[in-house]
Amino acid sequence: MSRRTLPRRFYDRDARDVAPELLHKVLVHDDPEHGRLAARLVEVEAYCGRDDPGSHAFRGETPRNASMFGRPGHLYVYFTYGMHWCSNLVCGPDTRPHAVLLRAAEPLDGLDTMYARRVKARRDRDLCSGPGKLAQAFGFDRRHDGIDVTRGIVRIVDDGVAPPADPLVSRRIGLAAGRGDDSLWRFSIRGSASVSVPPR
DNA sequence: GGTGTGATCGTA
DNA sequence: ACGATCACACCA
Repeated sequence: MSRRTLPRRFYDRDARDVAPELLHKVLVHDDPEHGRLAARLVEVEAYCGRDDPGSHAFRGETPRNASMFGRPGHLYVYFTYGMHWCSNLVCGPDTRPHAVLLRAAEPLDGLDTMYARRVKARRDRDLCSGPGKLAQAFGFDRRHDGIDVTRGIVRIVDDGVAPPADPLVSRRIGLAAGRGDDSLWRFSIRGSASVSVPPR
């Protein structure tokens, strides 16, 4: 079974093409202080730059979203709702500010550290079943914004588990209701206990 | 199991 | 003002 870090060219595409291929890939954080954390991605959303009213990049570059305007294959981590961090993988093509929001994952390694950070979690499925929870479990914050996921301590690994042939495709959470967004840019694993909100 | 609501603060 | 959210209260 292969175990390779995804190369930059994997990310250098439209986020809508990258997102479904990220399902079943493994997010790894070799936390210098807490050891290895790993979880299998089961839910992601594509955000498509300047043309996408739901994207932070829609209104152009600011200090906050600068990472999205850089090279593909880096993290974009932002703070929201006054209390949560969310993490994205910057895509392309080239420097077009596309990104994939990491919404949920099934924990694989470092569960003790994840439970320590996610004090409210009662069972494994509570650790990474939402973008804010996932970032908290992995210890992501502003220090991780902009880091290179093709060579750094955070990376995405293909361990040989193929993406689903029939991912569940649905509307993005948090946008559809308020802004009448009909785009189907959310991709998740059917039946996974770690998916955040039941898809509609 | 489900729904509704308040928390909390950086950003524009 | 408002948000790419979460946890808890409450009802079933």
